[in-house]
Amino acid sequence: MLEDRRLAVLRAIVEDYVSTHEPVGSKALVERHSLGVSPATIRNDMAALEDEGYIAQPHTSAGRVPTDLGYRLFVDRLSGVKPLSPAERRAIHEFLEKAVDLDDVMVRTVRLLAQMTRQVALVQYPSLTQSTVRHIELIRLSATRIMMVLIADTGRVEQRVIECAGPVDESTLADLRARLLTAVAGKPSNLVPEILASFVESMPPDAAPLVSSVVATLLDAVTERMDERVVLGGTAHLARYGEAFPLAIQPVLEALEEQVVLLRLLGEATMAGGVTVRIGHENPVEGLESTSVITARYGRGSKTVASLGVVGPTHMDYPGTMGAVHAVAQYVSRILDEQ
Amino acid sequence: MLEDRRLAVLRAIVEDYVSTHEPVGSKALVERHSLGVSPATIRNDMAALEDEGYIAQPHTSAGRVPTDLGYRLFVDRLSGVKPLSPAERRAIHEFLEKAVDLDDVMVRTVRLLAQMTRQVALVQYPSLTQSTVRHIELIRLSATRIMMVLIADTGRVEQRVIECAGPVDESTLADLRARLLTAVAGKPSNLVPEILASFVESMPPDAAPLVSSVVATLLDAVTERMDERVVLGGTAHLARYGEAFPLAIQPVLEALEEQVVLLRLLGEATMAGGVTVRIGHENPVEGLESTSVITARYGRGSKTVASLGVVGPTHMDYPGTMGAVHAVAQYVSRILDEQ
DNA sequence: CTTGGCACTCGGGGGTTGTGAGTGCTAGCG
DNA sequence: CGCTAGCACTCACAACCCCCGAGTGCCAAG
Repeated sequence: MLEDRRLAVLRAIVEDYVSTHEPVGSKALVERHSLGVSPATIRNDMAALEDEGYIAQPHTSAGRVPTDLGYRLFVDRLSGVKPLSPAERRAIHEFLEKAVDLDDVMVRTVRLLAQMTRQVALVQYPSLTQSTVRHIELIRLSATRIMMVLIADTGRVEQRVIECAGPVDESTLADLRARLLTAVAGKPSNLVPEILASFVESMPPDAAPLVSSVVATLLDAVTERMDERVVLGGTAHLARYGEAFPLAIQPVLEALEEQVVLLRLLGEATMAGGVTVRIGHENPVEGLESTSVITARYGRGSKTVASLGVVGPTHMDYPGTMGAVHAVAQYVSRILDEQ
Repeated sequence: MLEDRRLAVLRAIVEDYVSTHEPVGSKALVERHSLGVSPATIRNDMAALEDEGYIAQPHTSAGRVPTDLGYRLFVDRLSGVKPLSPAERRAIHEFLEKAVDLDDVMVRTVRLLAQMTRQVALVQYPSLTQSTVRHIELIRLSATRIMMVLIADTGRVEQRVIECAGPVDESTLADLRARLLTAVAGKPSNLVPEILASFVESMPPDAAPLVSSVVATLLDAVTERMDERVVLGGTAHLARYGEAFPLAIQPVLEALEEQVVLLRLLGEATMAGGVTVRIGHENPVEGLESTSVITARYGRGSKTVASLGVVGPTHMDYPGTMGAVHAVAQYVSRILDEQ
């Protein structure tokens, strides 16, 4: 009962602070929310909440501001994921539907997310290691150069140029292409390394140099470290805060330029079904201590293949943002299924 | 003589302002530069320069600041392009040399430029319309879906998925592939439209639906509007100014998110040999009125295929930035030649 | 446990003032 | 005729002060 009201107070503080971006005081709180008690009572609750570390005062004689811990409690126990309106759902659907291409899906998704949440959006390309090989093509560019094109069932296309030690003729290449294709087509790419190991042995030894360089390139392409790509959008939204808040945008922009950092942010999303929220210091990345990251996984069929999400200030609209991220992840999954 | 000194004063003002970012006064000027005359004389010159519109006062009793016109004069008549040190040249060379791939070249270039100039860097992918078709591949993904892969001599690879009205068998496709390849391989892609026109006629009419959809997709891919891609990097450098200057970064970031805008910036670079500088209002893009854009074309052999450049505040180090942009463009050209 | 009352704190807005950098003008000098 | 020294003038900006009011914590009473 008492405990209940305290939580209600915390919720009210978070909501008010998120919408006004100003420390919220006891009086304003009872006015805006019908809590049924007087400001003095609220003050007692606030003092308790402050002791427990959920809220803090920027300075004496100012209202309270939620701490990272406060937001955490809010997200875990006080707010759900706000579902989108049918109109929004339709808008997402129509916008993503128009994509002609995996690249196009990624670009559109990142724009959509940025626009819906008014925040910086991140979208990871479907991981190759989580995909199945749909096709491999070997194209002879010149006597000693071959281009390998790898196409995954997620629509992802990866190309590599292979420099060969000696000249390669078309028929040798055609033979290798056919054998390689039957060996790996339709196989999940995390199994490709083993498959290739036995594949090399099965090939006639006279083609060894060619085979080994092609195989090496293919292995490289499906290797975890190499296969990740992330698109980023909506950085202009950072500037909206920048001025008014001690959220210095420079470190944030710097962090967001590091591919490695983006992958860390997206990669550590855990829960398969829902939405992962990392708040302020919970964030493992230097430069993003005062931002929150909300991510969700998306997939093809039942398999999750990658993540997407947004980065924003800790004082963001969590239910709304979580709803948007969740919905977009769902729709992207659906689009991938259709491919 | 008199005219000469005035120009020297302008140069000194630009140089001081660029290095200090503060309005520069007559006294400071004679102290820092050995102009051999007294502050009072300088003041007269400054008054004249102000009348002519080359410098301006932010407010009475402040020093002078160069106007866009002033920077223009500085760039045109007072500064050369600062050549890079051998160490810098070597660093560029080594960094770009490691690239394994056209994508990699582009990413590395944008990083390099951003880092060298400490500004936002833009690099355009080699334009398809300026390239020669090296290879076209048609890959059967399923009965009714074909992937077309177009490879240009610049190393650029473009893929498109084609949905066919009816099922396509492998032999029909192989036939089309072979004919298409002989028709366009080695041809400059701006000639491809005409070639395709006669190509369609030469094909047996029973394959018409397939042929026309493949041809349409190919045309779409080599069409001017579609073929452009730009990579962007170093946006964090914007924040360095942001705070201290009325260069509000939000509109700049917004402008830089628009692909169309980036292409306008890079596309209008004219001079084939040198470096193009667009200062402040000279800039055709809304949101970038207080930035300068420095671009250079790069090419393969004697042909220029695309542009790269940087965006920064008008009070930038023009000679140094021009030198960096020029040098990087040269090196990228060299890398493309080697491919 | 809640509430009204009350003293206390302190950030921020608004007005005032002083300072100093920088200017334009004018009269004199080479 | 151009350069220079001197001087009065202008203003942005920092420092300062003061006051206001929002917000707090505590206490005693309901």
